[in-house]
Amino acid sequence: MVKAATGSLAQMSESSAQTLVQTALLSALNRVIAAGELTAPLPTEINLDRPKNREHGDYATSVALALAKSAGMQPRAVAELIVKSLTENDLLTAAGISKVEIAGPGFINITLDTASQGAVVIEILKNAKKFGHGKWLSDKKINLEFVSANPTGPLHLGHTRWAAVGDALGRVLSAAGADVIREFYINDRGNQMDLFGASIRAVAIGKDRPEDGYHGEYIADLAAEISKSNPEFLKLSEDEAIAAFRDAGYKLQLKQQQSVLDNFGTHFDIWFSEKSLYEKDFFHHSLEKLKSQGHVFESENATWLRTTDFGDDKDRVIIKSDGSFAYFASDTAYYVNKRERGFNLCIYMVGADHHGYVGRLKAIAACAGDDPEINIEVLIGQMVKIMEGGEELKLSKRAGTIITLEELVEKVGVDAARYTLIRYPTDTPMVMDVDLLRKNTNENPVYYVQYAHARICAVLRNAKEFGIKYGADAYQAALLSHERERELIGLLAEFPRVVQGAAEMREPHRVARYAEELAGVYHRFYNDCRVLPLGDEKATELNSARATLCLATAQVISNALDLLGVSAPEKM
RNA sequence: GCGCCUGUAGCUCAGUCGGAUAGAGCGAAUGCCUUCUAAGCAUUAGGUCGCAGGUUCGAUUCCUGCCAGGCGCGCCA
Repeated sequence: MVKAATGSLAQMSESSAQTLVQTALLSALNRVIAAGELTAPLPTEINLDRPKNREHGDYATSVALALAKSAGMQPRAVAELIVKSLTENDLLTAAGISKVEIAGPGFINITLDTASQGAVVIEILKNAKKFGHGKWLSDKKINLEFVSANPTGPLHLGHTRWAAVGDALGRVLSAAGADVIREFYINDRGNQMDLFGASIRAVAIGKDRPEDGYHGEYIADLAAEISKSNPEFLKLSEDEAIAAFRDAGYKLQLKQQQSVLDNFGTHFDIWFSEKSLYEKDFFHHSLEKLKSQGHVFESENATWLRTTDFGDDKDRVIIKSDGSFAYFASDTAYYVNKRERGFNLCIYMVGADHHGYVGRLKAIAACAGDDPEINIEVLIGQMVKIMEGGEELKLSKRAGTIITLEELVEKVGVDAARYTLIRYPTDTPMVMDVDLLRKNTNENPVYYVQYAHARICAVLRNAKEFGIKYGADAYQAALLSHERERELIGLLAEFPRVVQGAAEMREPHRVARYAEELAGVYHRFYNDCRVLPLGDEKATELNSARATLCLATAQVISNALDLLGVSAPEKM
């Protein structure tokens, strides 16, 4: 778990170029309003954008457009007042601004002076792995639940998307200062488990598996392994044998899932057993809690939760009329359990085929007396298809149904699989092209980004060999005034905002897209700005400054990839 | 029928808490390595942002309706 931001980080965010500019603008605006030249509410924050067009400067704000209406003035007139105030009150120099312009309908475009803009490189080197981290979500204690597969078979493609995205989201949330526990909910009770046990037993004794049982090849493997180490199981009565095979199979299968996830770089803090919700009478404790909120009722011999009180389509049965627990019973108890463990935000990542659950999950929170807008979030992952040789792969030898996580990794490797799954928003269905993921070209974004990192490492190895000094001590920000250098530095400075956005919107794909953009900007810089001296040239301070910029860029690419759980190789 | 998601370049997709001339990769055409990793870079070409209204200084972005596609609507788990 990542600790909350340190003092130096806090300092960093207070002194970053963006913040200095925002402060200056706010101050200028404040004075204009105080002087009575403008009648408008003072905004709490000035929205700074990076203009798409480089001619519009390093930052732009539309604050004048936003205020024009309430001020009853033309937007450009408001902008002029702000700019005049900036200049007359001598706020520009302190904020590191070299140029302010009013453009278009009333945008204020701001250009930083080179030295001030380049200062971020020092911050990156100083904070190293922590650059981009912050404490935006430090008030959140998050339970992040994902994958949560049944322990009755291998993990398939749908699980794989969450294994990658959930893990990345966990990293991003931690980087944003949240206290995050990653949890895997094991559905280790109910009919499915019994069917699983019956399927293994059937194979072990050479009978046909139940019609609605499990039919993958792995069942036979489990049956063979269990029969070999527990020959006595074969002599048990049917019921006893089913239970014995079920429990033994469960252990092996869970272990297999754990090892596959481990190999995939996805880590869980807690493996939570559904069955454990029924131990020590916890379930009844949770039911009492719900009852005390007044949304539990009895009808037709069953116990229900009136989820329709909170927008669900229909009320849900908790205890069936035969006295057994509905699956939903576990959902209610599990939610109560999470809250009692102190989480103020429970995030569920579920597949699109379960999106009908969103309403009832949110209703559970509301029925428990919580605010479903605050304490619970359900993220939906759309389907993943996989193509190879122009055709959709549907059958897995192993699982009997669809491609497994393990098979995907065998085909394309961990980095390519993870990266590809993460770089799309999860509410979009996606298609993975195995042939493309095997290519080592920039059709394959993961290589594009990794290559940029490896390339920088090569440059820095050479720099070292040539005795060129680089690092914070050898860095003179004012020397980096080339358009490509400014572009690169400007984008490096954006990284913390990207992390913040990815965390707040629960969209780790933003980090991947940023990494791709950064790699592209670096490649262009590399092409136009020679880092090392040519031939017999003597090394200059510019060589040192550029090499230092390279070092900072490698750090940020590495930090971004780290948030995705993808490696940043030094050589390729 | 009801609910959720999606519709952006020939293809795969970004962008959308409202902002200036809508982006990237691939595919197509043409250039750049006797000097840092060419797994790279540059130029050109390509668009009714599904359709129609509304909200306003401004809409691909927000609202409504429609069209098309995907998924879901159990006392299953």
